[in-house]
Amino acid sequence: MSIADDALRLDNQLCFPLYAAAKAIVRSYEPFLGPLGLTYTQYIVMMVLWEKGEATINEVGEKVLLDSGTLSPLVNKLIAKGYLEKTKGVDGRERHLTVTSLGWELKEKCLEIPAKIGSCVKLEPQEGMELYRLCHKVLEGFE
Amino acid sequence: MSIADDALRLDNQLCFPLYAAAKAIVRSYEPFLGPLGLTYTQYIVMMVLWEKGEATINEVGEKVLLDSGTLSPLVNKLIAKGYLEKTKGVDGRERHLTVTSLGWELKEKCLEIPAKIGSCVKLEPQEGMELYRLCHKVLEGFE
DNA sequence: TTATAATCAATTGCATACAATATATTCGTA
DNA sequence: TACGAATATATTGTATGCAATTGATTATAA
Repeated sequence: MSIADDALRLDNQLCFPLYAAAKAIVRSYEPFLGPLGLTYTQYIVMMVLWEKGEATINEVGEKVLLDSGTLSPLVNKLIAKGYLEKTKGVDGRERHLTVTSLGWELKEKCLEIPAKIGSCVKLEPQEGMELYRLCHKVLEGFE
Repeated sequence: MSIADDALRLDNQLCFPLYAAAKAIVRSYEPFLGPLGLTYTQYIVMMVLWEKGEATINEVGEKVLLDSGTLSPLVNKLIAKGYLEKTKGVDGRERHLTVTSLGWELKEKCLEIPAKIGSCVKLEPQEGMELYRLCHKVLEGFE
């Protein structure tokens, strides 16, 4: 087994545990989000709008790092569920998203989720913070 | 802004940077894998088979943490590209995957990829190791 | 031995991701 | 002002992920 071979071993990749851990955590939301009829991606989009109250598709996309190819159909699903409304902006190209009263009720039902997820992730507090920092550093490295 | 509200802010989530960083790294493989006609998922499947030489769908799935719903069609694509062969095992339920000569040639073309990705990820060596360790710990926490 | 349970792979259905393209609208400038 | 460039959103096409189901085969136990 040469050094070159070792480099291509799955166990030696940094990307793979990152990819697998991200999938595992996202999957762990399902027992909490599923009963509310939400997916993880829909949940983080709602999180942006709960925080800002109103935003364009573009602004949401900058926050959640997704483009219109993903967001357009996803937002339409959240509208169909009654959690969001979409209106044409003063700039006719923009679409303004606002949270409906049903969307605000949904937020109340989600308040306990972060703590529940936190107890699923078996990291010490300072490990969680370090993981948070390292992931942000990786992201910054890609701009 | 109450404490409860803060818990639902995107910036306060551990999962989101993990999810976003994983997507960013996976996407960074495209310039290297795309010209070879591979996706990231196909690449990690090939990695398992380069290491073991032969494996069942199930064994590959245990390594890459994917089920047959994802792997069956993906393996068929790798077969169509000529990198793998699939044969019925002695146990008639199993399918044995083996790397073709074209698949071994592909490995040679991939030898430089880990180093190239490494230089894309702007982490200090010990930070990369710590990220690796923390992601594995997260994974172990989910069994 | 034979009916039932368990296992492996494939299929189905739904929801992302994302590159590439299309469409509508606005901006910038000659 | 008129027109080409830029911008925001939507659409299309391909490739995952994954839960749930199906089908084929093998193991098991009464």
